[in-house]
Amino acid sequence: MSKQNTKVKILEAAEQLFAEQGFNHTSLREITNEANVNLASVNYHFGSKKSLIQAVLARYLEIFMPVLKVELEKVDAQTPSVEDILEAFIPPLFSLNKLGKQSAKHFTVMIGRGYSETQGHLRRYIVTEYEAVLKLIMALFAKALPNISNQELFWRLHFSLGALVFVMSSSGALEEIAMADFSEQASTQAIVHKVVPFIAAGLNSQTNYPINQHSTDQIGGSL
Amino acid sequence: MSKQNTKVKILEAAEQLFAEQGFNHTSLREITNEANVNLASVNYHFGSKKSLIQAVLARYLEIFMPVLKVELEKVDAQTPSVEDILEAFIPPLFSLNKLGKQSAKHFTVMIGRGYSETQGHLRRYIVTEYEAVLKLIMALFAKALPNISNQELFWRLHFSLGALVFVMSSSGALEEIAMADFSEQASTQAIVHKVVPFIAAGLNSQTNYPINQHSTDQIGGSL
DNA sequence: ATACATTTTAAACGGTTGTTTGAAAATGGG
DNA sequence: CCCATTTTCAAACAACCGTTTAAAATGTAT
Repeated sequence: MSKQNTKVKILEAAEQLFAEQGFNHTSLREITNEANVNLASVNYHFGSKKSLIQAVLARYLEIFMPVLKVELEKVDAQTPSVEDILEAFIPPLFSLNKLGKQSAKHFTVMIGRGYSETQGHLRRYIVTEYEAVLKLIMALFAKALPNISNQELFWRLHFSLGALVFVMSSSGALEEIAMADFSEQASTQAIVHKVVPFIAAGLNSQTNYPINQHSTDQIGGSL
Repeated sequence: MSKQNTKVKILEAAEQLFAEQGFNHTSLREITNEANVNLASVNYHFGSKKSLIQAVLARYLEIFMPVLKVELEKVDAQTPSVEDILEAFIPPLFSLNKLGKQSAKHFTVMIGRGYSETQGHLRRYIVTEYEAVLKLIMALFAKALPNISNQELFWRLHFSLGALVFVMSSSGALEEIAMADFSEQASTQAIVHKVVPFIAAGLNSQTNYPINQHSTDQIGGSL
């Protein structure tokens, strides 16, 4: 429509395609076609594909993180339960939707891809740029779960992230199945509200996992 | 070593690289270099890369599924708890290790990638080939969790799969962090034994998630 | 209108991808 | 031993990738 928005058009097309197909599997030609701009303009405005990826994520984080910080500090005033902390993530997540219809989902998926695709620079970027918020998150959970060790918390939080990210990123396929099996539409919000109790239960779990000598089979390995 | 094993050499190299880097991001040239065979031999023996992917997964499934079936039927004889069912997956998982050191992990990661990468044909292959076992799994969980609906169970099982798969597929990055933060080695078995109680708690969760009117914000969307 | 800086554009760059080709080599049975 | 089948191999294929180039277009301040 207007003219000066080549950068924005690229960012919006890239967001959508990155979330749908992943970083590595989305070409600059796809992006520039979708955005109706010239191929070379990506390198002109962003320098490289890697920088574009970072810019796309930064655009989300600049909205997400301040809102999250406010919500977490609200929760910090009370003595927070795990559920309280988890619910603090919901408003910032959906505040992203002012960027576009499915931004909440796209953001979640991209965060996940930052781990599993070979994009270590993304994780490093987040950790250095938003260290304070991340430490607050850890501190809150540690306060709500005084009985579990830092290691255990570390792993449980990543299980939680995995549960959310996996469902979001395969929601295309899963939606098909869900629709076919019991004609249920699986909106991002519906999924989020389903996953919160699931995650909360996992985080709250009191089992100190008794290493389970189930049937010592050939389980003796590299530990 | 021997001579007739070109197919096997390809399969083994492909397994490892697919699990490490994903399907799309692993080239046939990488595979054939690692396997010390000619590039064209992949297409000669398997026809296409897609067929190779399927063959790699099939090789795992042919070992995994029968063992799983036996374990599940053992569990079916008792009145099974969720934990019982989950633990039934452990022996078949580690029985894969006779194919190679990290096969359990590779298998898990590949199953996950079958969803999140654009490999819908993999899911279809599994569903049609092992329909009976999948139905048994669903039936067992439904028996162990009589109070939750089929929809709810569907989603919780995918949350569970996500928790496992995400941690497995990003275990490279996560292992680095875990090692740096509290010098903990994160073997596949250690992760599996940590994730089982987490998943069990989530599956057993009794919250009928009260749609949570947290603060009706702009959460009104496509549901 | 002139001069300068910014932005857009088409074309080409070198590199990698999966796949195909056709001849050489290896293999195995009569 | 010989012939036919199977398997290997180097080379080339067309298609796609991210990036670069240099000229054209546009915008802006004098």
